[in-house]
Amino acid sequence: MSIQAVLESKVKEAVFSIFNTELPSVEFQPTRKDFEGDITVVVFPMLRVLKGNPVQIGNQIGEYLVNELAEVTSFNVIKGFLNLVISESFYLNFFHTIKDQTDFGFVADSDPGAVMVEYSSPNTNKPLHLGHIRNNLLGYSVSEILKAAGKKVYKTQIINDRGIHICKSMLAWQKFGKGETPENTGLKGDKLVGNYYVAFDKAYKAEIAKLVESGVDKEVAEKEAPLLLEAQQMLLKWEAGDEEIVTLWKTMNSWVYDGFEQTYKDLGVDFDNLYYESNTYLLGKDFVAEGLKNEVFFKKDDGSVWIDLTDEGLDEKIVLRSDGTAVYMTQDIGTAIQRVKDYPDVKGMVYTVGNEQDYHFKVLFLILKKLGFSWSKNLHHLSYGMVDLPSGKMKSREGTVVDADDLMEEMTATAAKISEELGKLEDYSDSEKHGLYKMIGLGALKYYILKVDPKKRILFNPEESVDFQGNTGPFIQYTYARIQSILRKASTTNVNLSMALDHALELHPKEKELIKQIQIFPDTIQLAAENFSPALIANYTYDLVKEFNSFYQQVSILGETDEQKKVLRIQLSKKVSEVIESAFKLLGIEVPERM
RNA sequence: GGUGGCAUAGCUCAGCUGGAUAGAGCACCUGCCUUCUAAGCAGGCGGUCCUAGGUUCGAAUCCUAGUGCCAUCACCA
Repeated sequence: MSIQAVLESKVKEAVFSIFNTELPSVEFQPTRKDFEGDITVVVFPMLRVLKGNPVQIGNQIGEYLVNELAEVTSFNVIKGFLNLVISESFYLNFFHTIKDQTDFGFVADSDPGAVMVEYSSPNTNKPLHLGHIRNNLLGYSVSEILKAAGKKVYKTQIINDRGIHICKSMLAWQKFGKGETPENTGLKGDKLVGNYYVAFDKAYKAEIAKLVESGVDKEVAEKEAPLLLEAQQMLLKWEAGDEEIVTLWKTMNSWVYDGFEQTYKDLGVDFDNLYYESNTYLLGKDFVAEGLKNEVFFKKDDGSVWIDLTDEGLDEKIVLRSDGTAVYMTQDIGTAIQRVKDYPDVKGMVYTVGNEQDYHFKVLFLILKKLGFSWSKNLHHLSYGMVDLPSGKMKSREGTVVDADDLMEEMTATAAKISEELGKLEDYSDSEKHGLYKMIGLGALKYYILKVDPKKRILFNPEESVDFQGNTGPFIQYTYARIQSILRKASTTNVNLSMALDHALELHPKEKELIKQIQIFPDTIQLAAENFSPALIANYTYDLVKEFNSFYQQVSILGETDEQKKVLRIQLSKKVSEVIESAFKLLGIEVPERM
């Protein structure tokens, strides 16, 4: 039982015994640093059921707790705050019970239901950029957090491999490509295809300009430019299964997949299965037909099918075009249902998609609910803010994107530069160094992105490099490396780490603080899972690390002459490093032995 | 215009279901490497928590109205 649970029932008991009143709940908070104490009971809320002076009430409860609980050694009351000092032996005992738990903070797979987390969802006409990086890091991290909180997770991705966008790249390649391939150009496949997407846009814009010059209205020109018409023709051919088009489509998509695979690998994310839009875009029509029968949907005179969500404060939304073809909503309905068919243990889904699609998902979830799927109540849109540049939105067609591969490379280069200047790794081989630089560079990038609340937008300035000091990934990695250094040294001495420690051992205040911080790791994981927020893990880890560095500065570990204290400090350091490693694993960040 | 999100130090961000004097990092200033890694530690400077009302013993947090930025409201995806 946690100390808080013990305190809660004792405080209730105290109030009942002193005032003969039932207390519905007790409010706790960590004691502020400037006061003596570890846990604070807030007396004010009790005034609703108890009449009296908060200071007096606090004192009476404090007396009671000190007398009744060995864990509470003393107390003080300031205004309406009852500050309790918890005994050192309590923290010491707690530490002993968890110090050898390798999975401390993680809950074993306890829930029979699984959750499917979708992230990435790229289009196959261009390379991944910084926006995808945020999406990928969030989706991956939330998946790991959910697993740590005891859920079974399937990581998935829907690849938007069909549609007008890829036809544009295909058409441009046919017209201007001169047989270029990744092999004969040495270009990464996704980059090559992306170049043709840009080439299409350029040629298309030129056509529009020409048409406008010859007197055509701009809007008409945009719709009737020959290149666009040709791309639309190509899409129709693709849908009809035209062999030449399908072959070209397969070829160019395979180039892109090779490129994506490389990027995902560098980024350190993975998937348990993949869905392709070319397989799912026809799904959903059956369910629309069924929903029409059940009057979830209604048909307009022109034959189009809609759902009326005005009762929910939303609008009417189309689910099938008048020509009977699907819209995005149609296939999203179908795909969701298909996923549960494919994985019958799936009881919920998380969609990692930017907040520009908030409305879409609100509607999707409502439709699935109205269609009567039990799992529809466990659908969550992990909606995140856009990553913007100082110049505004990133636009692929205009070339104002921060490319994912380039960015990772730059981060690695920055890490290398800083590391070389510090010169602590002279004895590392070049490949060892490079591996480390990548680990640090990516650590900086991932932490930078994940420490921000997902729903907030991120302003990314490519001119200003991501920090490597302060509240950053490298700072935390550095602390981990420092601890490893101590542990290496300790292992060469004859210190007995498994030595039994005296339960009455005196704790240094910094040691107590560290144990307190370690203690809340499990709760932090649960909270992060409930909120789908890696930022909570990141900020927790930073607090832990800051506390450790302060401890490290003030207290000698290996230099301690008292053997008992020395062992405790080494064990404590070791545990801190394990928690750092676990927490960073949840963020998809690796930790180094040295740096 | 309707709907949703966001607004906290010069900059980037924390602030859990309302609680004590609103916290970090960067930047700037001052100390600390002959002792376990200075990517560190200790300290200083810096605030109209967007504005105005309201609820409450108590509001950055909840409610109302307004302002600003972003998104969305297509037989686009």
